[in-house]
Parts: sequence; structure tokens; C-alpha cells
Amino acid sequence: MATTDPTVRSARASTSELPERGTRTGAARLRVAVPSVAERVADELRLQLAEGALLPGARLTESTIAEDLGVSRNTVREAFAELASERLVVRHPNRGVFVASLEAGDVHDVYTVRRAIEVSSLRAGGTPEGVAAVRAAVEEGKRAAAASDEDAIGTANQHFHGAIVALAGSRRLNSIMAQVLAEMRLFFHKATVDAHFYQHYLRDNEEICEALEAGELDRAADLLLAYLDRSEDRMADVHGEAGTA
Amino acid sequence: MATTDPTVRSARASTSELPERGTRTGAARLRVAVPSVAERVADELRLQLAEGALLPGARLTESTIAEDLGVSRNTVREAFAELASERLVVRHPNRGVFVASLEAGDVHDVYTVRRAIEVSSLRAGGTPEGVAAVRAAVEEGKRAAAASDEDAIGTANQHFHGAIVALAGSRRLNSIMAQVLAEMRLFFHKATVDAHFYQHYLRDNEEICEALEAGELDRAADLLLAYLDRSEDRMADVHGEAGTA
DNA sequence: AATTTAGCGATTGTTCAACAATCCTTCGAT
DNA sequence: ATCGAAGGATTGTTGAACAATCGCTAAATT
Repeated sequence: MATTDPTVRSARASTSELPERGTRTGAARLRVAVPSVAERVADELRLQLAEGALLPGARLTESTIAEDLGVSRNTVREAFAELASERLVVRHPNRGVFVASLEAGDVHDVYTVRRAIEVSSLRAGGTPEGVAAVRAAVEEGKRAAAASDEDAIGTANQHFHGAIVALAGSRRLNSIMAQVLAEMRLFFHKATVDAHFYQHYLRDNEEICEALEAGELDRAADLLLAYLDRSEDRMADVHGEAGTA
Repeated sequence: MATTDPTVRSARASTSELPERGTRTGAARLRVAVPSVAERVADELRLQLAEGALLPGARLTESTIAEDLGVSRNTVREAFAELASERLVVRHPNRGVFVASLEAGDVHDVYTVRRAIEVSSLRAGGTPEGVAAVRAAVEEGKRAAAASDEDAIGTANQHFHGAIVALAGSRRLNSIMAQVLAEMRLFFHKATVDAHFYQHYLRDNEEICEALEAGELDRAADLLLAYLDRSEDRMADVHGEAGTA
């Protein structure tokens, strides 16, 4: 059992104060929608989550975060509500919130969502710009591979799948996909994958992209489906499978 | 433009106090997870939303709801955050939260999500119990039709589609579908449909169910897809189409 | 010695009261 | 009639307070 220690790396955001919001002396020049403090707190936590400053299982203490970020506990609470709705964090009533961690079952669950959303979106075909975005993500991945930039390869891969979902042109699907990708990112920190983990992806992505560009949607969809299945297997391996039930 | 009047029916929950939670004198017999006050507030609002006590576009004033439900403004705020994450309510910064309403574009968007999720789930086939649940929803609809119970027919229809998604056995897909259905329910209040609106559904549902039971997943999926397309068209009609963009 | 019990400290859940910021409206000036 | 300046109302955020609950430690019981 790779159960993460709940006390590991409890939120010590040290001096990471919230970015000032320009003190607003010179009047809001544009109706740019200034994010509320609660949102900025959520953003900050999301960031720390994404870059692995907060590991799965870590406990987030309200008062600590409130102090570190210089906001009220109540505001932190609202931020928690947001993160919880995104499944990035789990609330244990009366015990606190903890950084979420994908269990074996969750991996399969997440891939079930991805299969549904990505395949359906790909079948939509999308606009030429949409297809171009997919192609761009493929190239981004190739460049990252050429530079042997592990992190960039992973990012490019997420861009690729994000671009596929974007083909459907649905706000809701996009936001669902964004959440799923955020969840997976969380998981990847536990599973620091080695170089060739992503290498396979690059070829697959390109092949899918080519089929898409050629308008062979069925073939593209089949390829994507196969890719997702393989990817899930690999993820399950990394995690240490325990009977998906 | 059927723009709903923002002041219409602002939350006057009158005497709808929150249901007491047993005062907890006799110690919690089971670890039944007592929902927090914020959750109960969200539940109450969700209920009023579902039964049309709060119409789309209506404004929800923090202080009013706090008083009516006998809770603090801060707690109402947390409830709002939850509802907003479910898209049942929209936050206009510094202006308040309003009951969400589906615009023309949203209808298409919602159906895009449904096509992705429902078709994919149906293709999974599911367990015998899952299929039985689908069948049960069909029968429920028939009974409701026999009794000419408009409301019950609609409910049965939602059960039917919920059961289809449940075939995939994915927590996440289920919760996504639940949200989508909640959004649609919201919309239906604006579009009080006439009797034969649902009548067509019953035949379709049964046909899909039969294909599913026969193991003809591809055919079932095609039927479902066609159904969703037709349903979207009808919804768009009711709404008063304005060019889906 | 092992197990249960009781008590303690810490943290969450919730309330309350205050104040700044912002928006909408109304009124008044031009 | 148009524009701009108060005014009022509501949201956004804070800080402090207190009850409820949890986990742990130490005492008490068998």
C-alpha cells in the first residue's frame, strides 16, 4: 500500500503571499473581472498542487493557509469549497481537507470519463482551427522530446488531449476535461514516470492527428480508444493495481 | 427575448426552516455522516430549484436566505459556492447570485455532453442489474403515462437516462450526468411542455432498452444518438432558437 | 499488562458584527 | 434630455468568538 503519510508536507507555503492586485488606485481601466480573493487563494493552491508543492494526502490546515496567504480563514474556506468541487481536495468532516489522491478505482474511473469525452469529441471532427490546434500540440510534443524536456512532453500531451476535446466546441466538455486533467496531474506527482513513458505517446498522438487531418474520423477514434486503454493499463501498473472491482 | 425578470420571485422561502437534525441528544448511533449546515442549505435550495419555487433569472439575496433559513450569511455563501459549481446558479461579482437559465447555446452544449456520456455508457453494456435498472425506468414511464401523470413521466425519463449512464459504472460520469439533468430540470420549468412532448420519448426509450437487452449495443447507441438529436431540436424549438453559432 | 475511560488540546463548523468596495438608482445640474 | 454626483443597498472580506468534534495521552479499571 502506497498510502501517503497524511502529515507529509503539510501546507507550508512559506512566503508565498498572494500576488497583489494593483491596489486599484487608478480605477479599473477595463471591465477585466478582477478575481475575488477567494478565487485567488484557490488559484494559488491549484498552482501549488499542480507543481507538486503539495503532495496527495497532505493536510491543509485552514488557519495555516490563512496566515501564510494573509487572508481570513473564512475566505480560505470558500477556496476549499471550490477545490473540493473540482475533486482536487477531499473534505473529511470535522477533520480537515486533504490533497486528493487517485486510488486504483479512480484511475479506471477517470479513464472512463476520458474515453467518453475524448472519443466523442474527436468524432465531431471540429473546425479547421480546431484541427490545427491538435496539430500544434503534436509539434509541441516533438520539440519537447527533441529537447529531452520531460515536463514539457507531459504538458504537450495534455495540450493534445485538451485540443481534442476542444474540437467538440462545448464549454461544459472543456471544463470537465480540464478538471480530469488536473486530477491526473495530481496523480503524476506520485508516479514520477521515466523518459520512455511518454515516448510512446508521441507516435500515437501523431498518428491520431494524421487520421484526423485526413478526415478519417472513425479510424482516429479507434486509435484514440486503443491509446486510452493502453495508457490506463500503464497508469494502473505504476499505481500498483489492486483489483479494479 | 424571453429574458426573465431578475426580481421575479426572489427567494421567499417563507417559513421553510431547515429540517432539524435530531438535536443529537442520544449520541450518534451510526457514523451516518451528518450533513453540514452549508450542505443542508444547498440541499434546500436545490430542492426549491427543482420544484420550480425559484425560477431562472431570480435573484438570491444572501441576507434574505440567511434569515429565512435561520443560518448565517457566511454559511449561505458556502452553499452558493456549491450550487455555482453545479451551474445551478450564476455568480455576478458584486451583484449577487442568480438562478441559472439555459440560453440557446447552452441547450446545444448540454446535449453535446449528453451525447458523449450517454452513448459511451450505453456502449459499455453494463451488468445485468444495470440493464434491469434501465428496463425498470421504462416501465416506470409506462405506468406514469397510463396514469397521465405529466410530472412522473418526466421523472421516469430522467431515471431512464440516468440508468443508461450508470451502465458505465463510473462515479464521475454519474455525478456529471446528475448535474446535467439538474440543469435540464431547471430549464423545463420555463418550458412547461405539453403532454405529447414526452409521449414520443416512451416509444424511443423502450426501443433502446430492447436493443440493449438483446445485446445489440451498436443499434442501441445509434437509436440513442438519434433520440438525443431529435430531443435537442425540440428543446431548441421550445426555447425559441437564435442561431446556435 | 492490556483495555477501557476520561480528559485535554487542537481544529473545524458556524455565527455575529463590522467595514470597504461596488453597483444600481435616484436626484439634481447643466 | 444628457450627464454626473450623492445615496442606499448588497456583496466581499475580515476578525473574533464559541460549540462541536476529533485524536491523543494519561489515568483508572479489570
